[in-house]
Amino acid sequence: MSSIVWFRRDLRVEDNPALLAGVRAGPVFAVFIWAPEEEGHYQPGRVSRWWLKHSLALLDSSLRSLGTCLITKRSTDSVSSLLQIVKSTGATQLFFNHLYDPISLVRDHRAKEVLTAHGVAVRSFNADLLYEPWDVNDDNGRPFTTFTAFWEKCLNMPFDPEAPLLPPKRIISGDVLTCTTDVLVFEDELEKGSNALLARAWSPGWSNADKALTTFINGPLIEYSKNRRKADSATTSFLSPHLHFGEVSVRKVFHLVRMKQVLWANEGNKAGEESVNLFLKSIGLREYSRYLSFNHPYSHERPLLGHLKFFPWVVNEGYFKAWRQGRTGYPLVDAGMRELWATGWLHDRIRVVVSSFFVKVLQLPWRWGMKYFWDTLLDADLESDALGWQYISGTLPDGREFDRIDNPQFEGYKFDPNGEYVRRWLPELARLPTDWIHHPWNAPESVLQAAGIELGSNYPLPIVGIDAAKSRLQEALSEMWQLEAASRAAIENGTEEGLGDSSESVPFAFPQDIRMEENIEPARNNAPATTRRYEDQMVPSITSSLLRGEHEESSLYLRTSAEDSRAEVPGTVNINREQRRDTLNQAIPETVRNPQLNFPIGLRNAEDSTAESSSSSRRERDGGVVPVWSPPSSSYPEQFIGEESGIGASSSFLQGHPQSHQILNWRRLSQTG
DNA sequence: TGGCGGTTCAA
DNA sequence: TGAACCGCC
Repeated sequence: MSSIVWFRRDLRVEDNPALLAGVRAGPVFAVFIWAPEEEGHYQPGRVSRWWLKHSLALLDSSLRSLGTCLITKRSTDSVSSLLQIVKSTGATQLFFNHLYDPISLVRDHRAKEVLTAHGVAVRSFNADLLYEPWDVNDDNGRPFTTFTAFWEKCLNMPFDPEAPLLPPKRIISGDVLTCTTDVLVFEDELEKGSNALLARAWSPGWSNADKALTTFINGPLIEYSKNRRKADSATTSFLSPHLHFGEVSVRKVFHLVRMKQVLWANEGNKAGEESVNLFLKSIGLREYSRYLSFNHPYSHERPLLGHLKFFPWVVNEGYFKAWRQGRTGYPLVDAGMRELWATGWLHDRIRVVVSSFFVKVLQLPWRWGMKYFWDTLLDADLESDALGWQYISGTLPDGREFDRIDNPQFEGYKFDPNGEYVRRWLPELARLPTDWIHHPWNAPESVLQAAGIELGSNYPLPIVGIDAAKSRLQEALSEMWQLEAASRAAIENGTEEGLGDSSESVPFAFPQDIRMEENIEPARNNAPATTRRYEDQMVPSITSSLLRGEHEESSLYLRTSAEDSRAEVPGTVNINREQRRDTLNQAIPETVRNPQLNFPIGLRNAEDSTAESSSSSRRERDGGVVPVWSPPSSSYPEQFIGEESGIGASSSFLQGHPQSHQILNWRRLSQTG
């Protein structure tokens, strides 16, 4: 009875329930499958791949010291690869830990179906969250729609998060000779130079994650609340990349931090307690990001507030490029963007500054910014980043006010009062006195001259004035509300006929019959402590929200996404769509196959975009295009894909998407509900 | 102690 | 913009 333990973003041996289940069941084949194409345009960027490479190496050596090794596979279809491994090894069981991003939800569900059909016993576990998303509900049994309420509930659940599991003492290895290993390539020659720098600042891998955790808890944690306002203080936990790849268990983090909390509470250490609460809140946000992704699988590409669909984003390549290069003319923003580019890292505060600037001042579609973060951040994480950008963009029920513009000049003096951060990342401003460091455009000519600055030449003038941005934002908002009202009126007139008549229009639906059962392990059901832990992965279902009579956006997206999402996806991912469909058809029953969610593969190619790129301030609805995904070998491309039909996007939106009338205001819904 | 205005800070 | 907080009279 040998088993496959399928590692994904749980690259650790400690507190790894899937690994432990495998070890208990007998000989183990530890497997990692590298199938980036499955992630569509959210394939890991350069720095993420660098991290992964090192993390896997460490996992492998840990597994070796325990008695087995990591089998790696290069694949374009994880499920097929699993099946191959089953066939070659004769394994009869598969264990893995849950993931909650939309692609994994579908892929993992499919893995269960397919392998079960081949006689393999499949079990999955929670290793990524304090509580499973489906366990945290309000008094009416519904999912929360605001973070604060969600987190309060988490902190007051009737049962504590599971205590972390110890690593196995020894692993009996399956006969690894029955299974070939592929050499995985995570970086190309061009990337090696840049990647070499990363190793100076970061040490991937679970044992290093453990060290980082200990260091943080015994050091900076107590000052967390005090220091978190500084742009460049080295006092954050630096755990996020470790957490992203599951090198450290969030439950371990939680328990250790809680112990400190008790200690400091007893000592009456107020600052310490506050720090703990704040830090736990950031853990909570990570939880909430999974929660949102599970409950709204489109949160990485659609605003959760329906009316934001109508916001006329500014589609301006020049702005986008200036932002990426740190040449917006706002020192704090530019410093942040240069740090991000150089290091793959940004302090949380600065992430808020640059993304807020992106959305509110430049009014570029937030999904572009999110995609850029995805490509450049060391801790890029689809769920967390989607939550962050939606929050900043004001597209969540509890997000920031949409019409609020933060002024980078004032934020500069708040987070970087002495200008040290700006001077570090913007050498051209290094000699500018602090009085002007965050608003050089106001500085007297003599001061600029003395500092060797020529605005518009070696440092840009502000790309957009704050006042201009404010009035443009007001215009855009009133346009948005007009469109929203028009669309609502259309519903009342019954003009929105023909909705949802084809199967295409419900591409994301999980038919009721494929919803997962909650229990799979009848033998264990008597033991309350374990039933919860071993509860099977749930799959979000359109049925539940429709039954509740909620027409919130996710059910809307279920209707509209087939067409426009496919059109949105950038085209440089080199996969032959037809081929892929064929393999899918072989592998899974028609009922599960889901054209939208399985693999958002690009239909468009680069030529399409060049045709568009001349119109540099095109506007369009919905933020529906994203920058071209950069293949591993090239640098980030300067062009991006235009809307399908080009310039007429905004006017054609309503005609093209009559179903969008279904959108109601999310906030209103949650109030009545 | 309490009411007031200025300040801070938003997940 | 508005609630929470703080220091002052």
